Amino acid sequence: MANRNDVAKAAGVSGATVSRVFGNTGPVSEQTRQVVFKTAKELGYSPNIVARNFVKRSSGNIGVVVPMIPKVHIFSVHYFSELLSGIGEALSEKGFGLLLMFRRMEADHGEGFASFFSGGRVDGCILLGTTKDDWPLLEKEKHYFCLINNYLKEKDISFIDTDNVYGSFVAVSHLISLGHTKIALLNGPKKFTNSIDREKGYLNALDAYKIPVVPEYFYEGNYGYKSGVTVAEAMIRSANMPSAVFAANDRMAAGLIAGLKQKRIKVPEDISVIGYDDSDIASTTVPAITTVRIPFYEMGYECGMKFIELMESKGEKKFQVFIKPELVIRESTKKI
Amino acid sequence: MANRNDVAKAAGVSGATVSRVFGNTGPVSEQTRQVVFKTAKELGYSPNIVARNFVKRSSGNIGVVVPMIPKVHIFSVHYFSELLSGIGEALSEKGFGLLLMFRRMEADHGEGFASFFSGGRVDGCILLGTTKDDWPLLEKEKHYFCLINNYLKEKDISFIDTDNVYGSFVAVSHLISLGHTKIALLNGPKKFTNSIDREKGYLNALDAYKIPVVPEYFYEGNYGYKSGVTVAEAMIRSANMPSAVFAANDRMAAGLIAGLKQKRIKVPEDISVIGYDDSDIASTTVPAITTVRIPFYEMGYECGMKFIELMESKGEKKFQVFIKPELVIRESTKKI
DNA sequence: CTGTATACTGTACACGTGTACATAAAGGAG
DNA sequence: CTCCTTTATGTACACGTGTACAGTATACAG
Repeated sequence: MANRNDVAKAAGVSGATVSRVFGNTGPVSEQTRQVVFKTAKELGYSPNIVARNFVKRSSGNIGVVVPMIPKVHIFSVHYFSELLSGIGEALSEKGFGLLLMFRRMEADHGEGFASFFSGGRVDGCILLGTTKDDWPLLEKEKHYFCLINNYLKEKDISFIDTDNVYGSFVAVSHLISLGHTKIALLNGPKKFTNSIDREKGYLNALDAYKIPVVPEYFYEGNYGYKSGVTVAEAMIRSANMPSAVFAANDRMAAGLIAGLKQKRIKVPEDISVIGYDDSDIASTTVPAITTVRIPFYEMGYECGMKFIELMESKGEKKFQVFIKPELVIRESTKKI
Repeated sequence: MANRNDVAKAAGVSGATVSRVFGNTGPVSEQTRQVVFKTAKELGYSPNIVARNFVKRSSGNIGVVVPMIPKVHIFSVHYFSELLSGIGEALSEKGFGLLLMFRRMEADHGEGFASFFSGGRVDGCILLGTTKDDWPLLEKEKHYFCLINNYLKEKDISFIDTDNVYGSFVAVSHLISLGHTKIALLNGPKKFTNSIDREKGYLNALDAYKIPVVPEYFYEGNYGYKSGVTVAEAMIRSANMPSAVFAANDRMAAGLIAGLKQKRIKVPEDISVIGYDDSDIASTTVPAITTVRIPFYEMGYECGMKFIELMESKGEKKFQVFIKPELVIRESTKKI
């Protein structure tokens, strides 16, 4: 491979001038620029990015840290894949590399996130799938990073997240506006901020319309399809059947609907179900699922852009963004 | 940040010894090793990966090149997300970084893949979503690369792919074994090798059972859900309705089933439908879709492993692997 | 004892780039 | 003319690491 000095010699200039041409830094006469480009092309030269990063003390890469959970194919989870697409688009536009990093959840705790930054492999990290357990580790972290689809309001940490309290409020309000009062909540694990907020929105809506809270109406799944099916069975056996269910994501909603259907309980005729996320599954099942649309792709894109701004401003331009989700009415909810 | 020489000075050894300790290269006495590690820990030192890559002339990263198509969120496509998960797992185990690279399909043709390799950003590339148009570019490419979910048998190119001719043969044979003879093909665009092979398998099966080929039975979609719905409408209007359809992927199959249902044609009572891929959608729709399971995750994993072997053997250990898919019988197919 | 192999460690340099600084030429103001 | 500013270019060095080579100490065979 030709290097800078080969080009310099062939073009009859100094190495520094070649650097200036390719780095677009400092004054270079138009004539010299042309000659350098021409010579470089002939020699098949392009600047060595690793060397450039080495001397500039940056890698040009941004790490995207995703959790690696045994047996779960992370990118088949709707929101991970959409976020990644959005982040990828943004970084690609800005000329940054996207280094995908996997965080093994089994034995990772204690050391924290330091290993992702060490050695200058990346200039900063966008963290996906963090939980409350990670908060203490994040406080100490001094490299550039931000959260996506999670938040840490109290601290000086950048993030972009959905307003899940609001989204859940809208969802449950929709059910109430259809005449429902016996409304169950099918939530995910409480270790996720998301789950906590969705419960909050659910409770806010009940409160706003003076509907009493019924303890038996609280069900918990794991955000997977099967857990929805399981809950359907439990629900049917219960003494106090709700007339509507707010599920904390579409996969559980779909599982719930399938489980109910198996026992001859029809949605929406016998029971209304509303989901969350507006993933593919919501629009392709029968009945199509009424849900709350979260623009994950756009969130990812905005996160990428804002994170680059954060780094380029040397940490000055922090951001804390909540995005308002939007109700999408389909066929799984019905007036009582 | 502390560097090698800081540690060396503090530990009372030379920089080279520190390198030997961290690089695990050359003989170092156990005592010295301990001292160096201890000192490094105290100073918070870890080797600068960029500098190491610079001098070793490698980046430690492997590029995964995915097509970027306007308005399509690539990782929401089942097989991309599964492949990526598998590749990620393999590279992560082997200590390689996974640099995600986007190939803009609009104006990319001509220059080829050179830009992905230039500057030493990656040591090699795994190419996803290549088409027949790319073949001429690939022949010239002299860097390390391999294909996944596509192949180029004639050439000296490494790849890992599914045996789609076989898979389609199995799918159509299943329909035939259920008594069907009026079998339509809902295929994807012909620019993909996959599509061509699936048609080949379809034809092979008809031929094996002496079933005549009917031109009106050939439908083409774009592998999306909506195109399945559209084809359903066309199919209903046609004079010659098939009794079974082999769809080249699950999304189109699901769209087809939904489109037929809208017009009061029931699956599988009135018409059998078989899909391909065994994506999420196949097991969560009603009826659950009979399909051909492709182990995309495992393919991705194996591809990552074999590609690393290829690079570490300096191109010696080429691989050309075809994986046999497997029939998964569900509810969308029925004896005639 | 000597000679030789082995284990360990230090010295010195290369890798390809960005850039601070020096230098030179040119142009304009006075 | 001189002096100063601006533009264009070259020189020289630093960045942090791997490693070839040389050197030293130790062990062991003869």
